[in-house]
Amino acid sequence: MAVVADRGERYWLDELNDEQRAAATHTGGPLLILAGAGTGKTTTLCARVAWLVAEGVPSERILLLTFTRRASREMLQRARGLVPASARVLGGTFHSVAHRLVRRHAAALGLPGGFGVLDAGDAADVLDLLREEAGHAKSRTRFPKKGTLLDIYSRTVNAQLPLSGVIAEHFPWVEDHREAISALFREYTTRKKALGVVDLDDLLLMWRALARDEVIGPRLASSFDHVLIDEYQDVNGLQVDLAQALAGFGCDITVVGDDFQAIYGFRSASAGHILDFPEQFPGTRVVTLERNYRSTQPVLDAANELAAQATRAFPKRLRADRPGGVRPAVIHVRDQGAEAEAVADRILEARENGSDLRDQAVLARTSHDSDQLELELLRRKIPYVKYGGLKYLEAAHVKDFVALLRLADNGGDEIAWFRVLQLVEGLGPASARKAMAVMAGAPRDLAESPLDEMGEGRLAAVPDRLAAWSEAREVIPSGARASADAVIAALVVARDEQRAGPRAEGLREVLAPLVRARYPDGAIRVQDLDQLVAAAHQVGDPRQFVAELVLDPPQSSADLAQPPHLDEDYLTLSTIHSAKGLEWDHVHVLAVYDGNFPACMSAGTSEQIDEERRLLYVGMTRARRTLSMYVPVRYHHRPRGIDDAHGYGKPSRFLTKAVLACCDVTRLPDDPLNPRGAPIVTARRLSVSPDSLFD
DNA sequence: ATACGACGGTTTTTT
DNA sequence: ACCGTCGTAT
Repeated sequence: MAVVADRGERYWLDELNDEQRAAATHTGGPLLILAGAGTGKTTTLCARVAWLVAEGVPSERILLLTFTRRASREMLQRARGLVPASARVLGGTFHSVAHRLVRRHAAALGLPGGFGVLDAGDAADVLDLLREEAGHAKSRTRFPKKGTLLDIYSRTVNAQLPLSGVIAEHFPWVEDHREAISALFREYTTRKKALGVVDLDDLLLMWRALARDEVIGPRLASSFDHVLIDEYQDVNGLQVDLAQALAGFGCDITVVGDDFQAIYGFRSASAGHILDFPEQFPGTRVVTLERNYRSTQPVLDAANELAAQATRAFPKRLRADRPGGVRPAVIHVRDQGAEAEAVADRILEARENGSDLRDQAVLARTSHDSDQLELELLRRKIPYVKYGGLKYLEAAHVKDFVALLRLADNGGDEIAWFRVLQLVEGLGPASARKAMAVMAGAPRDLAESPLDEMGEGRLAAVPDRLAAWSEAREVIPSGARASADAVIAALVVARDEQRAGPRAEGLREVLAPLVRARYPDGAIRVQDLDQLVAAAHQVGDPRQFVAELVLDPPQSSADLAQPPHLDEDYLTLSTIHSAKGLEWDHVHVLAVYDGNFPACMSAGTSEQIDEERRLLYVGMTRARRTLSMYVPVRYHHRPRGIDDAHGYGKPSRFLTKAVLACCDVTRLPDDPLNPRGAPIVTARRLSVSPDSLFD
């Protein structure tokens, strides 16, 4: 053994409990760490990385795969804190590692060297283009929209299941269009090839192709001695294939996860994969972590009861390490307005009792569940940051900016052209198409073929596209020409600038006035662009900048900015999906009614219902000290709250007697079932629903 | 013919 | 927020 540290240097092993230490120091054969919520999963994984390095495994021969960049950054940082020699551990998300490998083997995969990566929005735009070309946009029968198409496509690819089955099971309402969708997906594959681009799913497909190749596969696997995979309950079939290919060629494999926290079924993940791990990887040692360092026992009692409802699961029962605690609250409220008030009241109360806003969070099933609450927070001047829901990259002005960056890099990107041309006032879809047709008909360089081995030829083709502008401008309305000329001129300058920062800066200048003119809040949006420009300065290569933006999308503009000041105090609002792995002293879960937990469209199969239950479980187990769950009795059908359509709901079916027995149930005095503060009756449960009429 | 504003309707969750 | 439709202005 090259490095034998003495006991004192390995103090961090002594700080682990027996199970954690067993996991961290396991040798020989596959390892499955079943880490319940709050049981020190990250600590254990970091300790294992540190231990491997301390035992002499070269750090660059360890691969750590996570689902988010944040997770990999955090773990690598902590591992380095334990053992500085672990500095060179290769860590990243499945997609970013895939990107690195696909880049290195682009030629073998038939990709141009400078291939672009489509984010979900771009992929949907390509599908939309094909949808339009095939005449589905105009057809009488309602054809699925681009977002749905992408969902169907992605699900099919990631689950590696036949399209017909995916449609039958998850998208039955598009059954009539099955053949057209199938044809469209084939065209999508062809079109991506022609454009020289890959989407996020392709990255995984291509990695798998490399990993399974009899020549390249063993070489990839031989670069690593150990592969560690975080959040294994969230892997899909494609990712299991990757793990198996790596293990098959000799890597030692460690996976960590909690089947109770599998909540990405809609992304083709399946808790089945972690349940099946011991069979798929013979000789697996299973270590279960049940000692919870996060919450107090009353919160865990309720969570354990909820988990006990699951049909198939590894048996686990969380035990609190900390003593004391208060029972979770189940609070009935009149409607979402009353819910907002109740939440705000309790948050302010907690703040007065010494809890900062940053120690509190409000979690919801969907991002718009907190719409009313946001108004209330605004009214009471309670600062908050919202995670999940609309993302930064999806904002129109950011997409515009990225489209400009893409165009400066690849003049053949028709999706980007279509978007950019329409930025100009007076220039709409029809003129954009005409201009694009003229530019596409311009003299071509042979090197423009996207299948060109070197791929470098694509740069040489760009001048042709832009040079054809003098003809293309003739086919657009005369009033729009001057403004369009300015955009093209900026693109010409940007194309000749190879540094990401200055290139982004030039494009910002031409976009800023257009953004200011288009949106009432244009000035704020321009600030977002400034942050992107600042981020571009940090990255040398413009292509790399766009790829990183796609692979690791900033959650909000705050992500790009400098770390927020420590003295700023703000509340966290988040979807439960985005809250995974996080914790707060005080957690509020909104809208725990049947129809939201489970969501009415996810109540079809028992698989789906199980996942909805786990979602509530994840929400509940985020709480360190107090947990409050709100049940609005009357809720709006329309999330926007424009009309007053509403229904009378029941509490979530997951709040069974056994779960409620662990909670304090409260009705507010203005509850419609209990007007004017009459004596509170909790024993009876009345359900009012006209649903039986609607057959 | 084209662009654009107004308006009504909408199967979540995201690497 | 987006999407499709329709009426109006250019």
